[in-house]
Amino acid sequence: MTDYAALLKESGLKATFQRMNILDVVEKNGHMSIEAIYDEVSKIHPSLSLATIYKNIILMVEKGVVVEVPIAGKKSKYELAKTDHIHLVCTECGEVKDKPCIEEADKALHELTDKEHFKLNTRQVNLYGVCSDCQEAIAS
Amino acid sequence: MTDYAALLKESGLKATFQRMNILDVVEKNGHMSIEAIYDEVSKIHPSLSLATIYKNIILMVEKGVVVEVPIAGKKSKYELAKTDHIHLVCTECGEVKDKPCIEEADKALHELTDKEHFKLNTRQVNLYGVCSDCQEAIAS
DNA sequence: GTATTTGCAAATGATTTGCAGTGCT
DNA sequence: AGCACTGCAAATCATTTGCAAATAC
Repeated sequence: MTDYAALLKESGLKATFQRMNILDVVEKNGHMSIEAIYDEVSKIHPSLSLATIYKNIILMVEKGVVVEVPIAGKKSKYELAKTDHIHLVCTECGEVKDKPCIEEADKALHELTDKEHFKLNTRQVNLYGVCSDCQEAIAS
Repeated sequence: MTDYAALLKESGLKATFQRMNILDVVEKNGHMSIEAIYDEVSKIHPSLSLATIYKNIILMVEKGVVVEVPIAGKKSKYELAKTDHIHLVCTECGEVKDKPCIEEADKALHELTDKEHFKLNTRQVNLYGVCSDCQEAIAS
């Protein structure tokens, strides 16, 4: 459980009830679309407006508190900023699962960008497929 | 230079002038947003409507002729379907450059998905950073 | 106390849809 | 000829904006 108030202040943002709630549901759920955040936060804070979610997500992405995870064929999801990792995206149920990065693969990617004189900032690895739960569901 | 007419027919789509033009500009430019495709195709075929681009891109993505490349902070781009590869995305100029996949990295990814019983379909590796041209431009 | 932030409603922008006419095969 | 495809305009949906009231610090 993160100290959201401190996290926000470090980033130069005021620690409002709304923002802490957004961070809270995003952390609990892992990866969420704007709409999903809105639905979830509305349960706790029904008067919160969609516009506020948009404004804050944009702001928090700029400040690096939150990261956008763009996904083919769907709207982007957002997650708390943390060390790079791999996303397993299930194309059946839409779930996104985190997996730690792979050492050798990372090294190889760095070699590639070094050779290109490309100043690497963020990596984004999405693996699309069908998760084990959905495979079972389809088989039955 | 690909035989677009054949490619379309194999996928069960009629080989219209519009579709061949779309495939042509996408192949020539590598990665394009819907708007960019529209602008480019309009030069050759001015009466072509934006709606037609949308309909066709959606259709061709479904049929696997074209692939969506979602990019953080921007609208998706589209490219011709080809063997998996790595995208170097320049966050300054927006250019996307293709690089071949890395053998060891791929193997490691497959091991990961096997262990998870995740049926891997498509890989998508985007590396965000600043390309060498933009680094020079910034330095000067 | 002051600068930010919020919530609403309205504006804009992007994407989709319906349908009459056209063009592939 | 027959069905798929196009182009237009209208409909829908997503996102952004402006501004007065509320809130954090």
